[in-house]
Amino acid sequence: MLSKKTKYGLKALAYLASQPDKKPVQISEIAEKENISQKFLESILLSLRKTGFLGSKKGKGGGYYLLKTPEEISMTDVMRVLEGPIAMVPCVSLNFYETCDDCPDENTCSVHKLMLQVRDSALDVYRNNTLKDIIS
Amino acid sequence: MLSKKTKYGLKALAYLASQPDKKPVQISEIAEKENISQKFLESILLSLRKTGFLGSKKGKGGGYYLLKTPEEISMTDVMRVLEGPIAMVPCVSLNFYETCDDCPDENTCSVHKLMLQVRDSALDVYRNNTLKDIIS
DNA sequence: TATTACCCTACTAATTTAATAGAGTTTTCA
DNA sequence: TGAAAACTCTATTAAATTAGTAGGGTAATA
Repeated sequence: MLSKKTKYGLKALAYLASQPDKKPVQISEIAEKENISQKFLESILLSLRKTGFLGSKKGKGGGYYLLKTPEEISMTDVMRVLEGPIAMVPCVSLNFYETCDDCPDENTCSVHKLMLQVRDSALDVYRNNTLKDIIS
Repeated sequence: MLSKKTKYGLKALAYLASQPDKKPVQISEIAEKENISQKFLESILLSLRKTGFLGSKKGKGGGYYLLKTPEEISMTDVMRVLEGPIAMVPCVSLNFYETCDDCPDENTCSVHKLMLQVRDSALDVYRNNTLKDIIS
């Protein structure tokens, strides 16, 4: 399942990408329009800022804004930051690789074989979608 | 993440599919060979039996066996039984559809748009793989 | 008829997720 | 300059899920 964190993060990014100009948008506005708990959204936006997707401006008239144009923001990067590994098992993960305790040999493991294909197909989708592609 | 239940279930099915004949295999044998907690595996095999993938035989010389040939067992069905929905959000699920509380309109939802593609790509993989395809 | 092996229920520990609370800091505008 | 707006950060918690554990019960076979 997709975590709420990722879902809300994607919605917030899409909301920012849909803005006519690049003026900062307040957390409260995004939270209200997208039906997200404001406090929870705060922490999500904070992590998106720390990972270089968003910039923020404090004080009156402040808020969050995209640091890049929507077409420069790949879903691959967004998903990795919000959701973590794209692979469903660590042993087929490109960025979060780990061996399985129970598996003596990855090359003959059925699960490995299947999940490798699933990872590649998901990556295909994420690589072919930028933030621009998913806003209506 | 793939649950251990699914992982173990797949491994057990693959183990049974790799048997030279159709004789029942004991839980204890599968558990040992695949490094799975026997009690946990019991409950997984039970659910695979109840959903029509496995048959069982009690008493001495008993155990579990496949009810169909490996090439007749689609990963789509296996994944749905073991892992549940293939979609990452209920609003794009074919078999477990639910609306989102927060989302006013699926058609303009960015998350929906992206997750629809992810679901389709995953389904593609599962539909193109039978149990026979993933055993080494 | 004893043994083997499946069947079933209930409980629990650990982990993750999704918040919630509240205090603190920075910036801006009047 | 000062008050309000708005972001920043830490800590705590409630709920849900997962992964397993315990233990007894039941059916079938040699």
